Amino acid sequence: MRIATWNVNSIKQRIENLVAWLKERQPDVVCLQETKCVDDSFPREPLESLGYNVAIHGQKTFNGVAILSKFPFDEVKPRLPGDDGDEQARFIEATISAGGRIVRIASIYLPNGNPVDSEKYPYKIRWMERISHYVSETLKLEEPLILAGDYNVIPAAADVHDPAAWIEDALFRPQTREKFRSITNLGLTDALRATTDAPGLYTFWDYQAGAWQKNNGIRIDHILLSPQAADRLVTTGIDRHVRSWEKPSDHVPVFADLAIG
DNA sequence: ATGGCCAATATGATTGGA
Repeated sequence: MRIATWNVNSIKQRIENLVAWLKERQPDVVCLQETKCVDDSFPREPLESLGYNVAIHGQKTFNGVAILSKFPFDEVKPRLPGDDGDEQARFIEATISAGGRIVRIASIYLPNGNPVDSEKYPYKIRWMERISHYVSETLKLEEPLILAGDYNVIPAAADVHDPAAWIEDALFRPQTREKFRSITNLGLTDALRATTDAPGLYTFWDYQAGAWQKNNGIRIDHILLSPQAADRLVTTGIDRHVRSWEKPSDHVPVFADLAIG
C-alpha cells in the first residue's frame, strides 16, 4: 500500500495538479489538508473517476481535510475527540480493509500556532494534547495506524534551512518540539526519518521572498506509524518536483510504501 | 521569516496561512 499526504492549499485551485500527481505517483490512499471548501462543493468526480473513494470533512473558507482511498471505507469519523466546541475542520479518520487486515488512517491538519503570544498558540498546544490522548487510546487497538498530515511542526534542526531564524516560531520553538516528541514517544515512528537521515528534506516552501528558489524550506508534513504499520514500512519519498509545477501549493506530497494489502 | 505570495470573501481591503 502506498499512502501519501498533501496540503493542497485549496482543493479547487489544485484539482488539476492533484489529478496529474495521482496519475504519476499512483498512491492507494491520500490524506489531504487545507481543502478550503464545504462538503457540497468538493470536486469528487475527477477523483472518483480515477477509482478513489472520497471521505471529506470541510468548512467554509479555511481548514478542511479529506481522505482518498482505492480501498473502500469501512468507517469514517470526522473531528478529533476532546473538545466538542472546536469547530475547525482539522481531522478525519477512516478504516479500510487491505489484504484482509484493518488499517486505520487519519488525515491531520494541526494548528499553526502563530503568533505565539496570541490565543492561537495555546490552541495548538491543546490540540497536540488531544492528539496525544487519541494516539494513546488508539494504539491500544494494536492495528496498523497511519497519522498523516500537516503537523505544522519542524521536528529537528535538520528539518529547516535556517534553524536560528525559526527558534521563536510556533513551528519550531522548543515547547512545540517537546510536545511533538511526547506524541511520537507514545510509540509512533516518523516514516521519513525511519528511512533516511539526510538533511535538507523539506515539504514546504513559502510563496514569499523567493523561498523555493533559495531552497529555504521546512519539513512539517509527516507520516507517523504505529508499530504494526512501521514494521511493514518499505520506503518513503517527497515529491518536491511538484513545487515547480504551474500554480503549485506551497506544500508538496510525501508518501510511504507499506507492505500491506 | 518577511520586501517579495496566495486563497477566500461578494470586490478590493481584510483575514489567514507558515
